[in-house]
Amino acid sequence: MARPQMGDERREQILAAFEACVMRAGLAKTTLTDVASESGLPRSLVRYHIGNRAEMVDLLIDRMVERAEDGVARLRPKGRAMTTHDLVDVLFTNTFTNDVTNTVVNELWYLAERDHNMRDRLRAMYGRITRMLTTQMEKDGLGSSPRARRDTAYAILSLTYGNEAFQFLGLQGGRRAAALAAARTLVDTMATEGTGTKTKKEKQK
Amino acid sequence: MARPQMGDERREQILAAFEACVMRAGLAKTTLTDVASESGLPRSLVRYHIGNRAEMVDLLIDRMVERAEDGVARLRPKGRAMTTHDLVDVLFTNTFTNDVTNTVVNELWYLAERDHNMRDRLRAMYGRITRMLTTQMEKDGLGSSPRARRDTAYAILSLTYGNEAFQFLGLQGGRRAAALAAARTLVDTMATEGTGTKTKKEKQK
DNA sequence: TCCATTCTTGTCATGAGTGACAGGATTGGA
DNA sequence: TCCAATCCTGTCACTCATGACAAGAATGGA
Repeated sequence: MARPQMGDERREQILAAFEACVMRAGLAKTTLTDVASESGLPRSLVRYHIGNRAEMVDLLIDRMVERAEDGVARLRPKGRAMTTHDLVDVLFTNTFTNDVTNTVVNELWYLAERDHNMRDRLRAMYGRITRMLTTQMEKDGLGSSPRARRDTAYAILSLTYGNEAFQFLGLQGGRRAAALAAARTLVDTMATEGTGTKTKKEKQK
Repeated sequence: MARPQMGDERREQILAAFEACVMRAGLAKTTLTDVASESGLPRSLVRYHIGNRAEMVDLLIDRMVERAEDGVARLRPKGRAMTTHDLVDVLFTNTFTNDVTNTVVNELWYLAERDHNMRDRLRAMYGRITRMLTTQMEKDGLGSSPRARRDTAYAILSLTYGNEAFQFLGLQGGRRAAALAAARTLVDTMATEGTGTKTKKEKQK
């Protein structure tokens, strides 16, 4: 053919700039012009490589989701055999700890408010974490039934998410340790109770 | 003077329209023109009564916060004397249950991402709920220390918030009961352990 | 009746963001 | 050397949201 293809590099460069803009001003307020000047490229070149704004946003979202899922997948390897407690620890200390990913996932949640598709993607992502938890619990012989395990996993995940939100708010300094301790309590409770489903079942008002 | 003042009613009318628009499209995407046509008023009239866009947004935020705080304050009266369990129940079933308030508080959280002031306001709001919880716990003789109570209250609040988020996502159907049960477990655990601070203290890595 | 105050309408200029496109530059291969 | 694919630049028209303002209508009191 002819001239070597710069497309991929350029797209990468542009997406990186886009991300930086989103970090600074949020997705909704980031314009093509912003991205252009952030990346040092003329706007028309951005348009040439990335398409229109909607396409650019789509590309960024793919990138965001991919990165978030990578973060989740990377939970597994930890050298030695893993216990449920380990997994919970990792969930609290590593998962939602990166500022960039956090900001970005926040944008995703915001989009999900009015976008079914985004909602599905988030649901899939958190569903995967839940499954990771229940699998580990079962491996450790915790919980009297799949349902009990799912319930606890759900509670732990809620705890993680809420904690991260409040952590960001800076509520009462650092209370991450408190949330982590609570999560462990939940795991331990599940370990000691025989048929823990009873209380939950009779509660179904 | 002269002509009777319509200002307050008009402002109310406009703010209601604004809110409706925000529910539909989000705060960032709602324009003065949108609000005008939603309220049936000409745009110039909206501007006359409400000022510029920034002022309109400020007014709406005041309204949002006020409403959310009202919701919190209304937790107290429940007829008979209240227990910690009652309070937790109410937190899960009433507080974050209204769609409008929810959407609106979500917008607030989104703003908080890049607005210190909004962050402060949210922190104050959730701080108030935390205090409500710890006070009730103390009244019920729960927990070995103020710190233990604060920790548990923080965990419960995180649980509530995370649960609400996932509830919205529709993760695995309704798991609210599971989160509620977990919150109760946390309260009960606090009730049975003597000096429950030990585990948390030695955990401070 | 007159008037000051308040409300209401319509219109304009401005700026930002976007999509589209014509035409030029670069580069590897035929 | 020529060609075709790819990359790059600059510019234009269009839409939309905003802020500003001039001019008119309503209304209760002096």
